[in-house]
Amino acid sequence: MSETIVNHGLFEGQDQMPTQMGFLPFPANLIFPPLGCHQSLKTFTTIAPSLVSSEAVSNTANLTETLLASVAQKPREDLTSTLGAGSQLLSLQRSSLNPWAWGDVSNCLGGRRSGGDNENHLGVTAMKMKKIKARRKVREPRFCFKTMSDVDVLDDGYKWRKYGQKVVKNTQHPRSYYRCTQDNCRVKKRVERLAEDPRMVITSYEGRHVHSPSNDLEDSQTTSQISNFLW
DNA sequence: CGGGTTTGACCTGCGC
DNA sequence: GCGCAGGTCAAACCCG
Repeated sequence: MSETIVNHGLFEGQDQMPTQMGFLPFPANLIFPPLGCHQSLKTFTTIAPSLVSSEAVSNTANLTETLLASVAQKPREDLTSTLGAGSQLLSLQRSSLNPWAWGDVSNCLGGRRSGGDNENHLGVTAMKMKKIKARRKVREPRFCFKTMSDVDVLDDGYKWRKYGQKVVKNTQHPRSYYRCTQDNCRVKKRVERLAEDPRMVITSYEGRHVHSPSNDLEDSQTTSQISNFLW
């Protein structure tokens, strides 16, 4: 699988070295911001070219919905045909199918945890209730993908704050947890390296941004393209 | 000094 | 019920 991904030619060439904060820009020769993301996520165009070229997908927001809908409507075994063999997209699914955000991500990474939101958590103290409420997973769209990169955190145009790091079992590479720094934006990102191939970076997103990408990295063309999108 | 990172502790869910 | 593993918190630390 990794070889197929390598063949997409992502991040090849020295001109794509990290620019800041260890972020790596996505190549400019790819055209479509996937899932309403900033141009740095253009790589997603390789996942479902049929969808990208579809007239129904007139903008990034539509693409997001189209992809989400297509995944939600298809059984798991059909995803490969939808997204294309050797797809970079590891997981893309409406959260209603799995209340816990990372369930599919874990699955696609070979994890065994599927998770579950216990709505009937009884007999806890007020403090615990508060924490539970704070921790309760909102059912957000989510997906993950992998790229071949020397740096862990790809520049997707948004500003992230790291809030945790965890050593994952059976891998020497830690998993990092990021949250969008924007107020009221609850999007989270999880970054880890593939145990089987440390060159591959697994990036997982949960939720939709309620704002545009950072102005610092603004690119007028992209901005006009995604001005009303909010992935 | 403000904002981001690190890291150990804590919490929760799941499997046995 | 217990132990394990993953996810989150938050204090300490770092840096511009």
